[in-house]
Amino acid sequence: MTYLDAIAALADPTRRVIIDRLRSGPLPVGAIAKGMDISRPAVSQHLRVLSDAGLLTVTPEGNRRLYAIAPEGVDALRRYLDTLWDDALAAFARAATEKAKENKDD
Amino acid sequence: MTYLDAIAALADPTRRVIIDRLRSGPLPVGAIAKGMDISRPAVSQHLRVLSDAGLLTVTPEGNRRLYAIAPEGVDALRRYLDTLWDDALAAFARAATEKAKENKDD
DNA sequence: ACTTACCGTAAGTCATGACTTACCTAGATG
DNA sequence: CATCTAGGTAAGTCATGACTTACGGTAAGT
Repeated sequence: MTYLDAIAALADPTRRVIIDRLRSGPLPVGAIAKGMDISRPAVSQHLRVLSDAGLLTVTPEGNRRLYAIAPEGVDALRRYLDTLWDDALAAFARAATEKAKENKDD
Repeated sequence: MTYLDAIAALADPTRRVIIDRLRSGPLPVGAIAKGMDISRPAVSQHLRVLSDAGLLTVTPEGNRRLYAIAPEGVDALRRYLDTLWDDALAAFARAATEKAKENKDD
């Protein structure tokens, strides 16, 4: 049930910016914060939330810490949305056929 | 870019409960609020957020208003996560090969 | 027509969380 | 060993948003 935290984590625009910066590959905290209009500690806190949600992995590299997108975390979210998608389509189709039946009864 | 609001909308646990109640088909507001531990107006406000985000459709039916999951809204989110997934996998593979090259140099 | 469901909106309260600055620890470097 | 860089943590501030009650408006039933 880790996808619950993943959705909440992705809800913040700043955190989506961070995720976007990591799309091309792992980065240390400083590089992520560079050019963003919030302080480095704020970025650190966001990174904490994202990794707690299973969306990022951390690998200490000497002095620094490299953050990278965790494919499994993203996949958990995708699976949740897939079931939602399936149910939505099924409900949609069912409502459509019931509507057609109604009209026939007129 | 409607998926941005969709993520924020799904971030709230109460709204996910509402979505889950609609998985089996459209429901009026009263039926959704029934059994939930918040007031009906609160449910109304959540429904507003969800439909603004493109996740729900509303169809007035005489006295009531039927809310249903909008497949297109869910799909927008799925597409966003798909691109994220692709980038994450690519970055992961790239990091792995670079790591292997590093080890070879030792 | 009067009343009774059904539902959205307004205004106000209160908690959550996204920032800030200040501080501290752990590796790299001279 | 001294210092500098990289980065996590603590405490406090402030805005956002999730509730509440109160109210208004429209369709159905009598």
